[in-house]
Amino acid sequence: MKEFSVVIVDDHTLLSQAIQGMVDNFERFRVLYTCKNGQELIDRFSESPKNIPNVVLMDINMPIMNGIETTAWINKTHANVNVIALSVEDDNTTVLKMLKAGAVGYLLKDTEKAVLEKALIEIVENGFYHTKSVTNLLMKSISGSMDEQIVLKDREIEFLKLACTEMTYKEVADKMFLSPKTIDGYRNNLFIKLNVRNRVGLVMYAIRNKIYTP
Amino acid sequence: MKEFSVVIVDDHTLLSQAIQGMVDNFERFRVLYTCKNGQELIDRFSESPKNIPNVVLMDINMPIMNGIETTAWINKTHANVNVIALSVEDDNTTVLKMLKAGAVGYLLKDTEKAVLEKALIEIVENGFYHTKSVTNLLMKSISGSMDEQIVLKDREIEFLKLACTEMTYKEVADKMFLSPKTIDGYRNNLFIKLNVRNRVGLVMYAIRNKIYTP
DNA sequence: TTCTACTATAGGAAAAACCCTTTTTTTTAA
DNA sequence: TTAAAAAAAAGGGTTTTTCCTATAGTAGAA
Repeated sequence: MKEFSVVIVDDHTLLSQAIQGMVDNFERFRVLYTCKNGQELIDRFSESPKNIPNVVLMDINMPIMNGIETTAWINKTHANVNVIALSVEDDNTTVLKMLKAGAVGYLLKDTEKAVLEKALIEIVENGFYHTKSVTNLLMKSISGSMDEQIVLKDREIEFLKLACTEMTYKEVADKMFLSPKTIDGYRNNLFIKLNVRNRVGLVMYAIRNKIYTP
Repeated sequence: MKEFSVVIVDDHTLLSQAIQGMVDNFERFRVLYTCKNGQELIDRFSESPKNIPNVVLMDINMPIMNGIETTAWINKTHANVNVIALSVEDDNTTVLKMLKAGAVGYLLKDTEKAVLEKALIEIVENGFYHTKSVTNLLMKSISGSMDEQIVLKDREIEFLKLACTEMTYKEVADKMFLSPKTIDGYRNNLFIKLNVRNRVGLVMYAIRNKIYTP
């Protein structure tokens, strides 16, 4: 039976080495090498055809060149290489971006060793592997809905950012050259739109959606 | 030569299993078991004296009971167990908190396999291991400066967390079984202590200092 | 042009948040 | 056990926030 080659991309050396040990222990897989970031992987790929593996295990959060960009690159230039995303994040948009970039599998870092092996085997045999949660997400995404995408206007975003500071709404109004009563309106609209009760709710929304960085 | 036992605490199963494989490969060390969080470790420790290892490899960011609390617990109840912090974070206050809680070593997750082994060996032989960067930090910290450490009481932290939700102070008072007037006091004290003007200030402080995770 | 939708704005009221001072209760330590 | 310190609570006032309803102004669609 053929042995499949795997490349691991993760900026946390300890983790990538540890996972390497794990994968090397799987019967049908062998780690070719590891990379610290996307750029390094591109360099290796370009260096020699011998460096092209069957599967890439790709962390998403990396400096220099992140998992999404790198996956997109692999998909464009080496379509026969299967990329599995490996991440601590399971926020919907990240997962979708990764899949859109061409990942054929998505694993959270808190999966079991056995699941990793299963995923690897399924990928080289069937071409894809998805946990139930990811599959569900895909279904939802395709079937349009995707929970009522909230659209914020520029001015609302500007207001949200200022609401995350210690300014009173009166001060915010001054800064935005608007009447405090208008600010009142912005606030109330957002309360309804974002389904929150008070200013803390606005702040949390802004932070969780990266509108404001604490 | 005696073999030393190690326990790994990390909520990312894949990582803890991978690190387990790594540690099991070190000549003088053997993994006793792994835990998904601090609570689980406490349960195991309490279960049987056989579950007490020589060294604990502890992740800092965990749900339920985080690395700092857990380390403090170990240090209080099982002083002969050496805790090594294992983290992606290298922000100064986190490192210091961990050391203060009694960790005898601090490793970033992007260290080399060989460094982990070296750290383990030094710890069982000398009782501590610190990279240069941590040592420097310690020096600075001891030499006084270290910007006026704000000390928060348990009850204040509890309050801060609740202030980050959409609850009104009245509701917070209920939840903490205190009078709203007492909550009034907590709020005002914290305004002075943390040098903020209003609730948004409290929320930002809590988030920036990892008291509350959005 | 007239309708419609959206933005900016007001008035008024109630609730929540904020602030300062003082008293009672509980804990700690000499 | 008693004094001091810390935690909890209250009184009472001001400001800010929240909520509801209603009205101009303005730009685009019918």
